[in-house]
Amino acid sequence: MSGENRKGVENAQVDPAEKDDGASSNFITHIVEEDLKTGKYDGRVVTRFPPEPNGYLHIGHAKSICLNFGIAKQYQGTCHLRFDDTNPLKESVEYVESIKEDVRWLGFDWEDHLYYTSDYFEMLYQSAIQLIEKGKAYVDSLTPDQIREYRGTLNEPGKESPYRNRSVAENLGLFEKMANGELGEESCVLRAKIDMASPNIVMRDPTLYRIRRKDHHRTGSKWCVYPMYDFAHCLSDSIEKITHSICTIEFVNNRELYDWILDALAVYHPQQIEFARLNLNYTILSKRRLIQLVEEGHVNGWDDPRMPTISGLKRRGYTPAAIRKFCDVIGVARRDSTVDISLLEHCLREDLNVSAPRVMAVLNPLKLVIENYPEDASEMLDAVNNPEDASMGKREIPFSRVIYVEQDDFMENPPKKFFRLAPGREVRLRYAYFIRCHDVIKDEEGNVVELRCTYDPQTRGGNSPPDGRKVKATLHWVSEKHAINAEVRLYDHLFNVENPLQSGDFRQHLNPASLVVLTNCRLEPGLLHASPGAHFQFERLGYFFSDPVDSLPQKPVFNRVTTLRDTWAKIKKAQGATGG
RNA sequence: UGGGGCGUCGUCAAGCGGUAAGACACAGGACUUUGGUUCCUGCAUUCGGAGGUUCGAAUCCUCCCGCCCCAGCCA
Repeated sequence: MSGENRKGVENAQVDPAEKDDGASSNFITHIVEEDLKTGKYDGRVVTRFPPEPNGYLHIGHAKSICLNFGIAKQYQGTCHLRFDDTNPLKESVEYVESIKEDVRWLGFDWEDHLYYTSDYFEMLYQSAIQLIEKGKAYVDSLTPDQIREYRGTLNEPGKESPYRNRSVAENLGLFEKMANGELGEESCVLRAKIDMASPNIVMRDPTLYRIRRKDHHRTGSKWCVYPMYDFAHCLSDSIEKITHSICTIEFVNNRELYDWILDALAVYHPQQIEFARLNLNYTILSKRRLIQLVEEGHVNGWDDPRMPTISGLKRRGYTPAAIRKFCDVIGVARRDSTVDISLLEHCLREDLNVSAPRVMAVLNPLKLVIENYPEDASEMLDAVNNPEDASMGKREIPFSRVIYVEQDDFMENPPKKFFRLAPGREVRLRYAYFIRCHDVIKDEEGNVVELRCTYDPQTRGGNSPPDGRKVKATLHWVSEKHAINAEVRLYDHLFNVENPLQSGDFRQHLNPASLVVLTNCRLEPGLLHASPGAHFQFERLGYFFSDPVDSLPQKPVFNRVTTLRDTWAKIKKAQGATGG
């Protein structure tokens, strides 16, 4: 991890950019404030972020993390990080570690409130026994298929299991056998005795415990029986004295069961509040499908810079502050919504515009010879590191007779509104000189391979000449003999349609141009020593990030995080659209 | 077709009976040694629809329409 990232962690939650925009306000903060006013929880505010360690966190989880930690902070409360590790079949320490790292990287601190549902297994087991003793739970010996049949459908009520009225003693004995590993995996389950005719299917005698002969990543082989989400979650919240149990909207139906279990056991009762999960266009935020992309090799792992995972965004070059800002600005509500990815990009630019040093890099080099510049001469020119922040100082960049400019910055037959270089036209080389193009050299196939220009010595530094001549464009450039070579990876949206799930197999909408690798880029020499995990603005091109994994000493690799706003691209597109 | 949730600008989202915030996007313009940044300006006579209550309705009532979630021994 880079020094920059560590700094991000230290500055967590005191980011000045976020401090002045005040506390957030949404329907959940309204509830919290009302509860504070009425003294519902004695003025306490305790939230929790409860991930299941069965995959990597994505930007949707970031919304939940920012919400839960944010509310705790806003009301001087605490936020717990709790791993909801009740299913050993899907969970692993790899995921636990990645989640901790991602939450920390985002800038949040759970202090000493790190919990695992598995730490409560004994208490949960005792609670289950209590439920049995109260006659509110029973061991059902129906097969999985039978349980499904007995559950009924959306329109028809279910019917009661023949095992539903076993005696408390028999249930107690059976449940103990389940826990002792004396029974086979699908031979029976513990179920709550509620109402098989409930219009809410969640309430039709939900399963509380199932047998799993599988080692758990934290409790090893201690348990043969594992609690289901509905049973474990509400009780874990209760044990931790959570006040506001914030979850996503698909759990609305489960709230009735959440309340039922807590009431049945007569224990401390937090309130569950649901909000709509985040959707982003041009990507997918489904854990299951993200796993698929990784396992089928459509991307290079969980931290592929195209992935909407926290680790992917981090590797791409997104900053914690940008993600936090995004989560703040999208708001919290209960309605389904899909946020435009341009908002995420906007938050990133807002952050990097003020913090990223500017630098010149030519991605697709075109050789340019300044014929009236002395053959073997070179000179150093002053350049500011960040026009937004004078304290970032200046640097010197070398100039000489042969330079490289961007291929896109020259057109032999320029269309209207193309301000850049063309035969006979004069432009400014940033921080250097005005140059005018005189000749174009092509290869046998007619490709432009070299430009012959002259420069005006009176424009040194890029300043306008005494005659007041103006120029319509300023180009970035790099001196041929001083430039370093580097690989630059251009990233774009993972999918080429707004909603990849709308039609057909989502994989058929993968954007083939989501990654374009450029290996012949020429960068200003100072970039040779760019430390991995550092941000730059390549002037006129975008924000770039030295890849923290693939960069080698003296051989940096850059990821394009996002482009700059590109007015010319829009004009070009509009001209193309009208056939111009 | 049972139950639940939700419909306010292209996209998010305020609004909580007193006459439609803000952000992104988009479109103009100013400035500019980044076609960047910044700065102005414009962008919902209308809140899914239709009725009703009221001096007054996005907000209350009624009906209708649409979208989403639930039938795992997943979370």
